[in-house]
Amino acid sequence: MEYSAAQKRLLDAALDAFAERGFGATTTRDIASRAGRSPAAVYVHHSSKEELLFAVSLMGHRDALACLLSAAESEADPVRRLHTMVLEFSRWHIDHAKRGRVVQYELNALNEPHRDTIVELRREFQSVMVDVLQAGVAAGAFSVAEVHGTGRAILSLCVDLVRWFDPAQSRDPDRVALLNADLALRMVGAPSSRPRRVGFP
Amino acid sequence: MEYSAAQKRLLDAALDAFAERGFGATTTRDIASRAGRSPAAVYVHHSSKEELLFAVSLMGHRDALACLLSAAESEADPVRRLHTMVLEFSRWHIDHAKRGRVVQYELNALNEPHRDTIVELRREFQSVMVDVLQAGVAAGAFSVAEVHGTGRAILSLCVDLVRWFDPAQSRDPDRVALLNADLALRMVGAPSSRPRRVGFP
DNA sequence: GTCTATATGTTGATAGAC
DNA sequence: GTCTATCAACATATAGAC
Repeated sequence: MEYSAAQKRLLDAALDAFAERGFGATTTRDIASRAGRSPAAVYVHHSSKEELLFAVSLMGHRDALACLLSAAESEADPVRRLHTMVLEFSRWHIDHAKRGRVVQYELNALNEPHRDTIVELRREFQSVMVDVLQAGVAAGAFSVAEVHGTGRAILSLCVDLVRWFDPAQSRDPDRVALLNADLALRMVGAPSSRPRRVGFP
Repeated sequence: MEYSAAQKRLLDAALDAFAERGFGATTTRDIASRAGRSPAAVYVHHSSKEELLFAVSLMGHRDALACLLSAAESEADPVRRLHTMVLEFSRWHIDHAKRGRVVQYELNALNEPHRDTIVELRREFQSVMVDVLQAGVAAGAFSVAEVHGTGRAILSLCVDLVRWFDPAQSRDPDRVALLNADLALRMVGAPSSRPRRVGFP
């Protein structure tokens, strides 16, 4: 689905408002004024406040999933693959904290059919993470007692960034993301905490 | 501060409502009806909706902190102490998920002086966690590159339970909490993933 | 597509009877 | 302390002029 410039502008405004105040506390007037429009203009481009949330949430989920998949496909070795996945997925949640908050915290503000669509998408994240853990175990690179639970925990590490990471407090985003990636390798029992290029001249 | 029975009943109702729908989307009428009272009764016992949130948030933070501190004091050995802390703190977030959601997600719905009070309290969690990590490093039991960041990450693991853990999906709470505790030991480079009683007949 | 104006219901909070 | 009744402000969403 393609959006017009006016639609995008309202979607950006809705994203900001939902992330700042939550869906329930956001008014359509707030969205309109952030987009520099009248309250009525919202309904020219979007059918309802909930539909705005659905659009924002769907785009956010797709963007985050694309980030995780692209990281997963960039490396063949399970150790390096997991490291890159956690690094990039952590960075995504740091760089798109507003989007991430809406994605993670406003799920049950969606109506029934919309929530179903999103929940379907969300299974993919867990699935991609479990895949790399199983590949690592099969290759003898990881030692994992509970693949599913450990995958969930690693995702927790990345996702929870949107709750506490504050760019105003001048923490180094790369350092935080790298720490998460290193911790993930420890969680799966990978021998070295920082992967090195092996078999390279 | 002590609360009357009527006050407690309204606080419980407010907790349920805030956890389910968020502060912004909760109406005072909803709180009143959950407590089996008229809308006006709310204001006999509490001065405003925000004051209800503050009371709920304050009690939640104190309860969670008491849980973490009691776990920290129950063990002397850093390995066993960290394991117990993560086990108990994870269980708290599973058993008090509603309370936990309000505690973690409704911070910026508080007004300025109230938020300051809560933020002050929240520093304690990080502080207690950093203490045990430093004790473990000093004792040669842990190998940690970034004590502060690793402490934050371990807290993430526990706190994020309130976002995804669903008792209706029949996961075993003890197993989830135990996995978190084991993963925390791996994150700090503790030699064994499951601590054993050493020097015991 | 934009706006002003407004319909219709809901909100947080209060007044005042019992 | 409880309630019903109500206020003023604000909510989502729509109508209709330009």
